[in-house]
Amino acid sequence: MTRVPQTDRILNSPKSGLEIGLNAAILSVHENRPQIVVVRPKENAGQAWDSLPFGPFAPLAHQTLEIGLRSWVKEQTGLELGYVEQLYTFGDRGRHAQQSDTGPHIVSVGYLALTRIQPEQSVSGGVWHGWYSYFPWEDRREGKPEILSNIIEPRLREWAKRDDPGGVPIRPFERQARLRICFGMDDAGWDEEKVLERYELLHEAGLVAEAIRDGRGSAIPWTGLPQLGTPMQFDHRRILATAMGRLRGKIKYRPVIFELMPESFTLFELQKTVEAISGSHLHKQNFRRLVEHAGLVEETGHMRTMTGGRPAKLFHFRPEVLQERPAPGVRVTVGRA
Amino acid sequence: MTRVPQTDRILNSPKSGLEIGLNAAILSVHENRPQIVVVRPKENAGQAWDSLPFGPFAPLAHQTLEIGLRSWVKEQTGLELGYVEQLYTFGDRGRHAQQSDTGPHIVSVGYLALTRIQPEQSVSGGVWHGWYSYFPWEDRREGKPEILSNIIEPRLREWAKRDDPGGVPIRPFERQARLRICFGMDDAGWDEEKVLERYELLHEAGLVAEAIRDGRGSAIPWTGLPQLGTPMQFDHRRILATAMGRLRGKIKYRPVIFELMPESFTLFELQKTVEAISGSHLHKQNFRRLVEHAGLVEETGHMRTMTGGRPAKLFHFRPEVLQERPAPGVRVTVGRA
DNA sequence: CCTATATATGCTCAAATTGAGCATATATAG
DNA sequence: CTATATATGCTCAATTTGAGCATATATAGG
Repeated sequence: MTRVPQTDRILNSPKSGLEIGLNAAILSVHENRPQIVVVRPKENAGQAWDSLPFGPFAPLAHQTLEIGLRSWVKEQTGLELGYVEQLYTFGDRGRHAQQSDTGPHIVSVGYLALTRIQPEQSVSGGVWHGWYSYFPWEDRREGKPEILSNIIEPRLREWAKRDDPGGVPIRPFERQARLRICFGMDDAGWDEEKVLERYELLHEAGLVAEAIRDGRGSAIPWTGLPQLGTPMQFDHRRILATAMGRLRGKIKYRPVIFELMPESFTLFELQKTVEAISGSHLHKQNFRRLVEHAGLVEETGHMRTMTGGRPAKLFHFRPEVLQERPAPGVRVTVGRA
Repeated sequence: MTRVPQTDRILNSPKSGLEIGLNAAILSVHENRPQIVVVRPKENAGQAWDSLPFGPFAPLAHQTLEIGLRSWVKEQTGLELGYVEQLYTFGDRGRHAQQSDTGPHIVSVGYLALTRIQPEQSVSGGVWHGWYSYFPWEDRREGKPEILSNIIEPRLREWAKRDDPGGVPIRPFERQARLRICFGMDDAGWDEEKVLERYELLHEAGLVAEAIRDGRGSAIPWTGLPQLGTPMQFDHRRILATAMGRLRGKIKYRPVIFELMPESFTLFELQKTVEAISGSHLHKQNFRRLVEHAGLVEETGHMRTMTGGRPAKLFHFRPEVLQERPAPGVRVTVGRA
């Protein structure tokens, strides 16, 4: 198989009318930081934004969509994916500014993949990059991030108040309600699963770089706006937001968190991983009670020393739980309203 | 716009390589029976199975996938859809027995649509049909259906025990575990959301008619097997199963149930609708407590007489709840393990 | 050795939620 | 007037959740 330069491959393909792009958000957690695999553009490329590993679906070569995805990822990054889950199929025309109206129409299917990180195993063609650098407002482990209070919230209030210049008048109450729901403003409470809703609202308000690229964000000419998170190629930041939202929800009722853990681990390590994903802080004792009581884990009989304190028991995932309960997951309740 | 005969349209399209089919599971509840819109095949058609309304995505005509779906549904059934949600994108080669290897490859995107039934408004080109006739094992409102105890379970046990003739040896414990998880056998508890998992297991065991069509179900030559639910064209029963599973889950944390209710309704009518969807029986007093306490509804001030008993207060949905709670839904706990 | 400081782990307790059912109210049908 | 629906208010025990106290056992540094 030959390596196909991804971006050019799609953009320059013949005007066949329809093409299905397969996109992978490959997630891992390393030292309490969620990481994803991104493909960095070549130095001389015009648009210097990161993208997710992706490639077109080839019906003749790929038995299923998922197989196609795995083969692209293997080819582009060398990674053999384990857990893979389909997220959503995006098909909006005009989402890609780079996509001309005469070129092929691209429908993109997003996938979430989970893998244990192999810090040594080089990811050929891609690099691991911190998830929260794309969504800095999503990490509340150290409390509410300043970027929210200082930059995002004031501008969103402005956006909710002001009519679009030259556009149809907006309905302020509707927008205010959306701010409450998505960003928990006016003490409405933060729902950590609404990652996509928040990103799309920021896009609509013209606060992320992709909005300007897509010709949307010119309604209010923001001045002095710093970059809100690292932008990505195409709609890849949207796919990534979908992935994170889905994962944050899924760990609550499916034991997918263990796809990200080593064979054995301490309960605190497990907690730190859940916190990294959900972007919030959990009550330690209650977390242990929950996980142990739910029968999700089992002691290995060994201990981990060098924890910086009293040595901790090591645990491993107890797969039998899948047959015992209908919704086995880390049913953590992270500060809801 | 001209009506396009659906099936032929897709099967006879030029070998363009790739086509995206948009499929709609349009759901409603009428007199405590969940109904969906199906398109009945013409009398002289070879394969006389029902299908969902569907049509190919036309990038030039349709701005988005969802718009394409709406326009197909409007054209084929005359219905203007309200609530629409994407379900899943299916792309397995060989799922369609009718699909030759040289024809276009069809990737199908399934959608769930909810609508209040209009018994009078004729659905041109389609008919409303009871959902449970496709999945008779899913309705547990009158207790566990006989088809499960008498027909499905014994054959699944057989399937779990026996090696496929001429195939690789199976692992009985793995299959037994799946029976526990999917069908709640051996007192494992019924999870009403696993509609798709159950259908796919039945398909794998060769117990549904589509399995024979797809060339899968010949592992065990079942004798005296009655038809298990009405079969459907292509993978449409699978899409329908996905729709029902998604809806059964979603009503618990989003107020989508009100998409199926008239403007005002009694709490018992609401309960009956939830029961129709989830296929189970609920505790009346607790249901009322839940719905009222969650602030999902509000009294209209009017009463409904002719209920066959004491007149009931009428309620309507209280949309403000969307701004108050992160997960407003009918958080019913239907007999879990 | 002693102390400060981590983390680990057991346990308590009040508040909230859930599951089940009793009791009473008010219609309609005969 | 009675049987029989459905409607609706209320109780009570069991369970789950949220928050925190208390103790155990490491390491680091004097």
